[in-house]
Amino acid sequence: MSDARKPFPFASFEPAWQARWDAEKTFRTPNPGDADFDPSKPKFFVLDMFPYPSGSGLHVGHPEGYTATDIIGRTKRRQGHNVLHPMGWDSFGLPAEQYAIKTGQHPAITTVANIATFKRQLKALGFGYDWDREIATTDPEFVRWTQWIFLQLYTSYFDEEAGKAKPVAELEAKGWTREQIDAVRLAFVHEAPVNWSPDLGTVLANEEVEEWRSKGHIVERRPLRQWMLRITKYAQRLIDELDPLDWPEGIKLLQKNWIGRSEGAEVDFQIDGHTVTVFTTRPDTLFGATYMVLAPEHPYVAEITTAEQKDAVEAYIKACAAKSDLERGDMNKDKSGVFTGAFATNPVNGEQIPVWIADYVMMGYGTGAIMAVPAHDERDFEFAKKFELPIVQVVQPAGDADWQGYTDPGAAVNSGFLDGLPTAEAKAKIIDWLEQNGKGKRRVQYKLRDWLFSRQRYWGEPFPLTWKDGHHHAVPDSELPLLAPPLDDYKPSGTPEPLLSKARDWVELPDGSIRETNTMPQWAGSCWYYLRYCDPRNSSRFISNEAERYWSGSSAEAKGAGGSPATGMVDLYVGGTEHAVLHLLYARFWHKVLHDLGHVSTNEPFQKLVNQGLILGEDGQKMSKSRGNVVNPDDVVKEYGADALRLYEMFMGPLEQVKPWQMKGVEGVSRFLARVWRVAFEENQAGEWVVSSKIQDVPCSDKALLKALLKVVHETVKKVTEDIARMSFNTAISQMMVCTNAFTAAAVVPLNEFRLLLHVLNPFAPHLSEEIHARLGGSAMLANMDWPTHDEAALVTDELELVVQVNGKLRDKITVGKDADAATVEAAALAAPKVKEQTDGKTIRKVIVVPGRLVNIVAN
RNA sequence: GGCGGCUUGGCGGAAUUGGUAGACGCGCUCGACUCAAAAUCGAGUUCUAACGAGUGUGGGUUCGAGUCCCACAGCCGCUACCA
Repeated sequence: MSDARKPFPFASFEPAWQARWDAEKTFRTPNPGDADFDPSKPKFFVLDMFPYPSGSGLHVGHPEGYTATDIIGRTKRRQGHNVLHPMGWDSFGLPAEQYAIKTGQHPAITTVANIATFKRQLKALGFGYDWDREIATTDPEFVRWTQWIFLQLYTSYFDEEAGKAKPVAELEAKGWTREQIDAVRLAFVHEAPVNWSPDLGTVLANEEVEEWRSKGHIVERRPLRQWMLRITKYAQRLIDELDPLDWPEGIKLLQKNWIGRSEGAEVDFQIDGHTVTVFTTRPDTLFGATYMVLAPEHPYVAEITTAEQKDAVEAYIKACAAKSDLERGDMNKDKSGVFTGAFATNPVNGEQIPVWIADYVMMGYGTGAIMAVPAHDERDFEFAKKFELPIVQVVQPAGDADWQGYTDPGAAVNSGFLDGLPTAEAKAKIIDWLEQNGKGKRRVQYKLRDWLFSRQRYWGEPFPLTWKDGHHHAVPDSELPLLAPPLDDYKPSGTPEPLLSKARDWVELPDGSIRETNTMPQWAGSCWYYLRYCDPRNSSRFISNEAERYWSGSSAEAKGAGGSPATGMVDLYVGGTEHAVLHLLYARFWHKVLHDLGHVSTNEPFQKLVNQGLILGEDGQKMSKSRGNVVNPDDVVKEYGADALRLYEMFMGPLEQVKPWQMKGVEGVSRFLARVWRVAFEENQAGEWVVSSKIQDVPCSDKALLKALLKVVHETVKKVTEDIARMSFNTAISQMMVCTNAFTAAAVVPLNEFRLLLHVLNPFAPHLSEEIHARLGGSAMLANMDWPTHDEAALVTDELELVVQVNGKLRDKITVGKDADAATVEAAALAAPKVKEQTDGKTIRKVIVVPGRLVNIVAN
């Protein structure tokens, strides 16, 4: 379609407005200390999850959340807030490096090119970002502070008593040895079985395994020496401190389940002089423990196995090691296991119970050993049946349920001093007994593991650490950023040796030290990027105290709500659900450490979180290249314009909902925008758009004919304002369509009232609204004008239409004066012709009048 | 298996606190304009010839239920032997 044939000339005015916003820095956000900073304005920090600038460019999923935050940001700005709405790039990551392996091109080069594409695409959508605050996690200045924060973790430990992080310097002062301190740092070296991917050439966090495996990569368990972050120390706070956050309950639950707190007890069993501790959430069933199971990797297995069982046990362990986690975790598969020949003593009754090893017990959770109570645990029940182990009832079910395999609470039986106690009381009593007799103790267990933080890849932040004589040391702050040297060959070696170790000159230092050659995972940058936006060019601190305090201050909204002050720094964070347990958990952890150390004043990073729903292809399937259902935003902008794309994505349905793309729907909103355009302009003989003769600068309120129009306009201002506040964008657009239809039908369009529509349309379709406003003689940009308020008086009508129901069914409608009292309304309702028909010959039992809404007559 | 979400016309969806179910848009039908078509404008469009029926299914609470309660089914997502 040539521009002339397009329903309105978006292709010429959209880039012009974008250029003007750029040139005038319309969306620049002043910081405290700036000349144009106005301390009387409340702050509003609205954040998008910044994109990874992939080679394939922007996806239609990106503008969904970005348009939502843009609407909120533009509106808040016009409502008198100092709005921080920044954008940046999560630019470290595996794809750039894999591209480098193929082409030999340095990842920095591809990254710069990809960022340029993303930026061009985002600018073409007219988002009101403060581009002066743009950041990229790969910028040396950004890397510097990522490394600095890592060193904060490295030089801190978790003080159990205070429940917070403190500098290890305090321990040094108390005379702790280096070894003792190294054992408690929040960043520490640990040799453990990790998720190693030979074809990616790196280890992965537990949370990442599934993602890469589903992309076809191999991930196997392998013991390696790795850097870990002690996130487990924060498990309880990460659960508790979710409470005051305004997040979807589903996401909170997902995090809680991921952290996986369970309460129970550790119980000590004796095996040939060894003490083997098990963890159980059901210590009340201790009398029913008829055997014990150790994980195949359990350290005592070799020692306790008898000579007769040695071969079988070793064969089983070997078979388990060969199995991938996926195979091992397959629920449908039969239980397997081998008897060790050893017996353990049940501490509560002295019974000798056989000790088995089985792969349904994991070394990584609890103590790697369990007491098996087959009568009241599904897995143990299944295992006992298969291997014909004894099953002893110790819980009496509440109802008449079968006790075999009964796992719910009941009453203790066959349990000595616990008999008759309900499960909860039995638990408390047995734990007291265990503690008094030194045979166990109360224990809270979490599923969350420490965060495996090192990677062996090139395109990430190097660890700012060196090694000498087997000890690690921090690189001084003055030497940050520590940048990786360029390499000629980025190919993984297939061994766990980090890629950076190839750069001998870089690794070996003159004093005989060597550099740590691991790099950080992509999460590192995204753990704190939102902080950097607040003070992006600060070269002496990651964020100045002043900027930190200002952008952390409780938002006006939180204060106005009268509730507790906001605990999170960012007022609104919008992004996809896929980050529910990774980025959102990691960032909370870092923020808490920084808070504990006094670097940030809030306890949480993100006060309010909203998840946008996935946009599916036209076929209702997830968009993917292989299905051929991918929609490219560039094509949509070219055909229909940026405003149409923005508006369509908001009109599709509720932001949080999963919804399919429909190109016909884009046409629909494009037609709506064209209708708005044609209210203002008509084409003359020469094919030029000139101001429509319908547009008249006349007062509206005193003309009876225009009263209905006035009402619609003010309803629209009211509804759009409210709908933006509750992020119900689809209904706001629907209301603007109603308003536009009213203007289209009107013979005269009063200029001031039409401008009100442009005002509220502005955050949704910024280019079109500014263009029409300017062409109609508006001198200031809408973006710089105050947000309009509606006139309550314009909304009231003299008469109301009420619905009349008989026995709950709609039968008639009546019109009454707006101030009619209940008796008048009731009389009018009973007199309505269709109501008379329905009630004829019946007795009126009751009449319910809902003022302003309806009348229901109960008759029989 | 566990947890979460969803289920309203031919389609996307609306109904904010229990009060006119189907706003708005798409599609479709008819009309105006046109030699004709596109575009645009206007009228109509839950089903049913009608009586009536109707928000996944069955029950309940209520004067009144898409909305609240109980049970069930289907679809989607996440998670997975967590002791």
